[in-house]
Amino acid sequence: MTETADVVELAKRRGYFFQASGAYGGVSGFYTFGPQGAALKRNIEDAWRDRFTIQEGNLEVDAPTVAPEPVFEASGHLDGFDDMLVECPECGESHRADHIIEDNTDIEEAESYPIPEVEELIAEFELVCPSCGAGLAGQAVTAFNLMFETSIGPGSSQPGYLRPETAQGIFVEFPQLKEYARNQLPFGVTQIGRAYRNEISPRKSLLRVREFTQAELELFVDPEEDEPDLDAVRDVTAPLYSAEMQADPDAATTEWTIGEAVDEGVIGDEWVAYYLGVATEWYDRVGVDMERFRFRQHLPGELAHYAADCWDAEAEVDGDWIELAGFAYRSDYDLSKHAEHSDDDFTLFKQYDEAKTVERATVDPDMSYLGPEFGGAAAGIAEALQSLAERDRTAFDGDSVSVEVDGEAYEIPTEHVNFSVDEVTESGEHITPHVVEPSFGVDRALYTVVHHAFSEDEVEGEHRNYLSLEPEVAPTFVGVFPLTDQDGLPERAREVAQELRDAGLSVTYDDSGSIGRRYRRQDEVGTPFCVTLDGDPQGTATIRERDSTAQTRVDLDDLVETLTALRTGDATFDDY
RNA sequence: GCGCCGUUGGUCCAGUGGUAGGACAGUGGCUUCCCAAGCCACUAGCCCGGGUUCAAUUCCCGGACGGCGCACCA
Repeated sequence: MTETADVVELAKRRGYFFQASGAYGGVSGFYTFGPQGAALKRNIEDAWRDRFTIQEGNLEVDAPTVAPEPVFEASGHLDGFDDMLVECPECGESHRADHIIEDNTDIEEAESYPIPEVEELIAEFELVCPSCGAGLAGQAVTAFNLMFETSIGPGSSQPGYLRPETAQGIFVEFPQLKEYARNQLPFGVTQIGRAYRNEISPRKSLLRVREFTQAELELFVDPEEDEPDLDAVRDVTAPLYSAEMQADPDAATTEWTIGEAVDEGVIGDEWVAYYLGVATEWYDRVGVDMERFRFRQHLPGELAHYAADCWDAEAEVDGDWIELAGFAYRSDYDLSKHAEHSDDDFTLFKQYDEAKTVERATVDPDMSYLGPEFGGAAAGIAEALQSLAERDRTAFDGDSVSVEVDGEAYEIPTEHVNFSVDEVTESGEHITPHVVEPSFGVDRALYTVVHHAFSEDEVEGEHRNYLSLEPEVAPTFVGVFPLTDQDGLPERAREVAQELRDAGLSVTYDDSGSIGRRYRRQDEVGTPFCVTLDGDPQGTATIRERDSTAQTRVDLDDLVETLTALRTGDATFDDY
């Protein structure tokens, strides 16, 4: 049995995750997190929030999952998602119809053509299947859009879409968020939430699903001034698999400290380097096996056109490397896009250290002359005069000045233009911040953590499966058992369980079956510690550690303190 | 979306043209002072629709879901 088969079976049986809507036949690409999985997911999210929001001093928001169409026109998702497929009648292969057209004709941007036209083009140019050469004329071209569409409001309402990534909810609200950040860069905004993609073919358990959870940080920086605190992660060792190494069949993933990688130019951007360092420590903290982890740099062809440098965090699961997170320097692409498409202001005013005095050429056209003289063209002429003044002051030297508006030339007497050159004080300028985006898949992190925690060993000749989850993220922290159901032990154990719950620990109580069976049950769901009450007259109990199965005896009075220290990481089991 | 294979208690499997059996898990009881022990009892299942048939979980067709391959993964 493969590791995945074991893990999926355990996940289903023990309430980590399973396919949703099973009672109705199930639906592809949707999963329910059971009681254990929901708690594990929440703990992973809390660990992320602690590191990427709280420790970094960032701002967390919670934006809607539905947004109106213009948002995704601006973001590019509407076009980017609308791909066209044509299937070969001979060999059955599906190909991108727009790519076939672009590759075989002079037409560019075939993607922007409507489907009937694309079908006509295929017939007109007698295009053939790239795989087998059969003619594609007459074959239906089908569109698929990976965004879930919905309609907002009743009747002939406006179209909306479920967000395909949480990031847009941050970018769209930038004009408000910058006010909250008091117009000071850098500032970071985080969001943990669901995103939706109507995948053609959901596969591989939790890895390709139609509804998933992302944890994203959008850090807004001044590209000219802001720098990360590289010293904080300079000594972190990270396994790097650069584009260069990927191109060389003899090269393999290599351990670098973040400091070396920046100094040697392996990581191109310092902000990206900083977050690779932070992410390395975070993945280790939540239980990803660092022996099965790497950062892979995007190859030049993979890079989005606006991205300077991009790395993915990847983990090895059952022989495959799966993508866990992406770290991209996105320049001002996202904010500029929204600035173009919306009427709002996506810039920040950046004050100069010292105000500058500059000469500026301005015009103040006499509209009472321009209006009667040029009619409807007057406003356009005034605008053209101003832009001409900024470009070329000498144009105003003569008795008249000529401008062109909408292809029409106009001659305006200089006396009506009121041209002047003034000294003005500039105290700053408007800049569009650049964006650094670490984007994490929460479900994939959970899937990887469970996989990497999955362990097998032998205890006293008996085979054992257990999840070696980190205490910080384990869904259940401690199991409390009476050794037997006699001598009032169950009552005493219940009291202890309640006491531990009062202390904020996640506790399960179990008195069924033999003690060994109860230990194994907790091992399998990954509970790191079990407390067993026995007949000891001294008022002690045993704490048993999951991975080693070792036990130690602790005074009941010290139990809460001891377990709390184990939970927070202030102590390890070996200390007792 | 295409092709191949599959779908039987909670889980993992066996089996059959006359509606099913095991293992593990679970529940109750006996036993039990530390690692899946034993004994007794119990709970619980043939993915959905259509067709063939006296009769379909079984055969045929379609669908849903899953695995793998192809395509796709902005």
